[in-house]
Amino acid sequence: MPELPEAERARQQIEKALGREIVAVDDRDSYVCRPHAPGEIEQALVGHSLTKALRRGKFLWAETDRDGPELGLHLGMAGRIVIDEPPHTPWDRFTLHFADGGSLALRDKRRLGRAVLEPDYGHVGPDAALVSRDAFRQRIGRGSMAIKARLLDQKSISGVGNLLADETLWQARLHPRRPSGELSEEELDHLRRTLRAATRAAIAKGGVHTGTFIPHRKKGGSCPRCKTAVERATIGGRTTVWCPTCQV
DNA sequence: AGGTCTGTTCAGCT
DNA sequence: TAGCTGAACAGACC
Repeated sequence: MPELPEAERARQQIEKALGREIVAVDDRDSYVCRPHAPGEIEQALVGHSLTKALRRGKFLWAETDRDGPELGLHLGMAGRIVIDEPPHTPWDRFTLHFADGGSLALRDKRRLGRAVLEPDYGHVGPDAALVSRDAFRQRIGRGSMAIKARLLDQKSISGVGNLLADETLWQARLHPRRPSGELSEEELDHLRRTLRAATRAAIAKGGVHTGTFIPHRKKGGSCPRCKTAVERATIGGRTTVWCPTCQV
């Protein structure tokens, strides 16, 4: 499920854990906690509290008090953050236990989430809802990759998932296969405004599935604007759906 | 029953 | 250097 709107909701959940002393950590899932060995994250965090919950795109992290390490979290494709809920094994892949008896857990059936100390998010591009016009022109409007693939590249800008990319390109009337470096400045500026609006609308309404196009994205669907049957192909390694009439 | 799928990282290739 | 592909994770859904 998680795209940027779900990541923002997870960040707000983490805020509920701020200021609560960590007394134990379940970091035994060595895949989710890679490259850390079991016990490593626990040893680094016990005695500290989280002090701030931050997000860029879909990447989450928390600062800790008294020069403790940062804790990086990622929801993967199916993860969410649950606070003060009864434990749910085996789906709670990583858990902080607090002195007050409560907890923060990364609940993730598919095990694609991630918990890591001192995360290096240096490669993560600016947040899709915040990126400036000049940064967007420079980072998106280059290279030969399909614009759909470029939007999904978290190094270029962060937070755009497969559904949000299809919704945004449909709203902006851009064909997903257009080479990103061949878009005009006007097209790039329009795409950026559309992306920011679609992202903020998705956050406000509670998810990407609240978009205009996404409900028509299924097989046999048709464009909500012109009723043309939608087309489907793999672009940037992901299933892509678009309107062959509206999107050029 | 078998195929598909909303994310990221990494190896390996061109 | 840029860009592409497939593997890995494991359950939900059609």
